[in-house]
Amino acid sequence: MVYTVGEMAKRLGVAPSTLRFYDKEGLLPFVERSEGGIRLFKDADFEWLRIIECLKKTGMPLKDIKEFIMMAMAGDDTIEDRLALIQKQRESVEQKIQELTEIHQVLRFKQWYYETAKTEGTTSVPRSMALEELPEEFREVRKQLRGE
Amino acid sequence: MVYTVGEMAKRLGVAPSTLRFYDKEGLLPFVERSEGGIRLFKDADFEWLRIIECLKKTGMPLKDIKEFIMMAMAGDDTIEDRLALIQKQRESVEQKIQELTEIHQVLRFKQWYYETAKTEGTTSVPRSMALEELPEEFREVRKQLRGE
DNA sequence: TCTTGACTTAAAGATAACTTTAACTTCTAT
DNA sequence: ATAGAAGTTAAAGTTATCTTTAAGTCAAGA
Repeated sequence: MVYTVGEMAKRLGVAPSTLRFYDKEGLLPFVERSEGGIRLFKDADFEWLRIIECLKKTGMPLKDIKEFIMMAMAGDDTIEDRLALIQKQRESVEQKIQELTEIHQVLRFKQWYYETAKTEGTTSVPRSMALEELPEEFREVRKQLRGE
Repeated sequence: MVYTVGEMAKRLGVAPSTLRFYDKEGLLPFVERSEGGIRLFKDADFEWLRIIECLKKTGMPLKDIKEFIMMAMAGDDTIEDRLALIQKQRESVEQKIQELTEIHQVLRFKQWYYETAKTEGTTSVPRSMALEELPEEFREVRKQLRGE
């Protein structure tokens, strides 16, 4: 089964211009062309595009993703480099999850803060509350926010 | 205790130009000035900047963060709106964590894939492996990547 | 064959979030 | 009083990731 750029874009949920842009940037060296110059995406290419999508979601810039694709095109000599890259990216994702988890706790604190403000009619109640008065799970968060 | 823009920037670990930019964009209406026009950051402002930093890390655009700051400046009439905004942002962070967790599993699969390729000397071994041959935890991932 | 919709490229435009530059002012220490 | 570090602004520049536009080409159906 082959797809045009529009069909593949729809399948991936992106704009056709995005795929053309990626191709221009050298991220899609595996895409073949018809006699007339039309891009012909194959099912195997779908998997490449999913990998690109995945790496992009880890926050990897396109030029680094391109490096990865180039290595894959180069063949089995680059297996160790690709492994190292994937490992590094996995660690980076673990860090991001860690950071988001901390941010989540700050937002939970702020939610409590505004819920309290709402029942009391004013933010000055939760704001001026003594450390021991607030739920224990939020004490550390408030200290961090206020700069120790 | 008051701080100049450079001192506060150092305390936060950002460039002074970033704080000036935020101020120009209207995110720092609480910052006062000296007679001569020098910004005077106070300890209470540090907390505001931490909140801005936190919202930024949730992926909120600066113009939305500005809206939040404006509401806070407007006083207790906006408590419910602020609560709603924080709740929405908390949900958004939960979604992001969820998504990153899925991406993490893809990277774990890819790591296994390249580790196997490394011991076998070629990617064709893990690539052409039957679904039942691969670790059960990665079967679903590979199906997703290949498009069912 | 002709029409029409989707394809092609190169180049310009959009957007967010800063950063840099240039010209000038303020503050602090001697 | 003055030097120099750090402050001020407006405006232009940067980077990343696309999107849009313009002018033209390809491919499939009537």
